[in-house]
Amino acid sequence: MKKDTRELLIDSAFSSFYRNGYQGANIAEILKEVGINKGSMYHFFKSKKELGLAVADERIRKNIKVKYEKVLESQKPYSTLFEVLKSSPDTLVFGCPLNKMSQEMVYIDVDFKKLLSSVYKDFEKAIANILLKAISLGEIPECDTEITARLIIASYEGALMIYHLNQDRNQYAQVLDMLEKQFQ
Amino acid sequence: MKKDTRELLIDSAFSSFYRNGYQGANIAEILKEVGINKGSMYHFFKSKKELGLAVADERIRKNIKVKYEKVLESQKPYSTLFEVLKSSPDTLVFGCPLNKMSQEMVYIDVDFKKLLSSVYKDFEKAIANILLKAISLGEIPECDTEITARLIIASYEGALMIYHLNQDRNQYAQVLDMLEKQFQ
DNA sequence: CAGACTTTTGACCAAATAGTCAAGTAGTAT
DNA sequence: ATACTACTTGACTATTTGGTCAAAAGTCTG
Repeated sequence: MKKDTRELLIDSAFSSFYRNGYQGANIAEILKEVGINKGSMYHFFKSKKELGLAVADERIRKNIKVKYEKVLESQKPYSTLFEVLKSSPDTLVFGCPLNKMSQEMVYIDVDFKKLLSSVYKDFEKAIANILLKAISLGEIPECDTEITARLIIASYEGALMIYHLNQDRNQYAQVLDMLEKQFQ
Repeated sequence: MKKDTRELLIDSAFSSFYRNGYQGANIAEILKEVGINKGSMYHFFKSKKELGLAVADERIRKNIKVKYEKVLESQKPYSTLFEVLKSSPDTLVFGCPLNKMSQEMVYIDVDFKKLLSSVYKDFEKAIANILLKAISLGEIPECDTEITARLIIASYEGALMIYHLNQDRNQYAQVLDMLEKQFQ
């Protein structure tokens, strides 16, 4: 099944934005990777910004959705969640895509801000749902799932940032362990 | 007392990098703000990168140092620390400068990575010292100050990111309150 | 004052980069 | 087959941007 050009473009743009940042990314390089020409991209996206927004709206949002939907299926969702969070450095080699794009774009462009806020809300809801299931299964005691989700995300994002400065897997795991114990 | 050109340049560059990101920042604009010409800047810094590194090494590092040295002087350092952390959104209107520059540059340039790692270590030490004093004053129970500092920084950084997506001061305060209670 | 060193000027350059467009090709429905 | 639409080509443009340089101005010291 062949992916259409639009999708290939979003794939490649995601990689490039993820590594180089939105502003640091180069349209020509993205095009080269996909193997198409300028005009072809501008047929689907009227500007670099549109492409950037599409990447956030479709790819980043979807990545989060898929990642945490799997966790929700587990019969031990809370511990599965932390397994997944602990393994993040393996997949998120350039940091958290949502955090990274937010740090860069939220203060610069209002459309990015709105969109990334909405992606974050999805993220928060996904984690809150996992907590809800964990509570109903008796895996963890009751808590305010929304606030707890927020704290978990905050600590996780920060720990990931520290990991990328430190490159110390143990320190990263330590922080997540402390976090995990807090609610069980 | 007149600031010399080099210092003015670092001030202006810091503002610009902080708002626009390193890659998004524009040398010409920085120069315009200071009111000097290209050659003058290239007399002090041999490239944009040198300027960026100087900003991280001198300004960002110093900001952190000053901010948390004051906390250390308090007789209730732990609660003062959280007061300061809670007030961060007022001063850090474009996010945490260290986090922001790290997210952008750590994966792109090894010199930035080394430098920002070292700034982060200073940050961690500053927080660990505050915890140490809080313990010795009996303000909080004993704990591993290094690990605790790391968790506090992680949660704080993440909470700040969420704040800038949400713009909800209460949610931000809530997360920091939960964090504060955890160690006292 | 002379000579040396530091700092500043401002014009200039080369490369990079987002975006345009007219023309062509392929696919699809009638 | 015809005609209409969707997609692609590739050359072209305009602008931005980091960086260079030789000469001028300013400053400091013996």
